[in-house]
Amino acid sequence: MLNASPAEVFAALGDPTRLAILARLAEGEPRSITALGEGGRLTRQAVTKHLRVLEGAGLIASRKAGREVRFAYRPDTVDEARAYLDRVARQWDDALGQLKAFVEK
Amino acid sequence: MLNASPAEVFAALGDPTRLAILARLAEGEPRSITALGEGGRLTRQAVTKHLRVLEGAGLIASRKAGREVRFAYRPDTVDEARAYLDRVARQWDDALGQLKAFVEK
DNA sequence: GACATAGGCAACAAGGAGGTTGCTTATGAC
DNA sequence: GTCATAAGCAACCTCCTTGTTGCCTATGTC
Repeated sequence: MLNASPAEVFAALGDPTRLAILARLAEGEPRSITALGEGGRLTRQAVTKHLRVLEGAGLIASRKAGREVRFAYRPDTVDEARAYLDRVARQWDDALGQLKAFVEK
Repeated sequence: MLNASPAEVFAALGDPTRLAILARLAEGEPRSITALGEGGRLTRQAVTKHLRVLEGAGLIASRKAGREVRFAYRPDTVDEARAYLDRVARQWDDALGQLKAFVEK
């Protein structure tokens, strides 16, 4: 599911549990569903659902490895989200610039 | 000013309607609820709810002006969201660097 | 004062999100 | 082959989100 909409990506980031999972995967090592569930107080099924949401948004990718499924961080989509926020911020800066130019005219 | 959690900010950004409203406000001019509703196909009440979510996340601020309420873009919170994504991305870059160092050792 | 405009409040409905439980399937270890 | 482990599937529950409608209040205009 490449190229999710910005809103979909932000929605995927908009849950503390998912944000924690993503941060954990951004450490580098791909992890299995069970491994990601350990330590937390969620069932494996709940973890699975969160992982599917993250995957649907393009933030992580999965690969079967034997009887495990390993999920890995995918940097591209986070970069796109950053770029989106950059555009919003730049739009704001430009608007300020125009206002300033108008006032000083 | 309330300091919303990253997840709360991303959740607020995670709806296409709200994202559109935010982008519109980032153009510079503060706008009233009615003004923000025109053109869209939502009722005023629906727009109001979205604005309260954005305000709760610290992305916009409201000010009464006569019988109107004007909502204005607040750049700080978008900057914080960008910084959060920057940290995730940097964590990833560092992990790659460590992996590389380990492999080349 | 009468009227129009901007907005708030509350109740409601539909649908989705987050989570659980129980059972089944697939793979690896012995 | 037997057993343990990893994960999928499906049903179900509860609560929140999104959006509506109807009515009330406040402010500006004539």
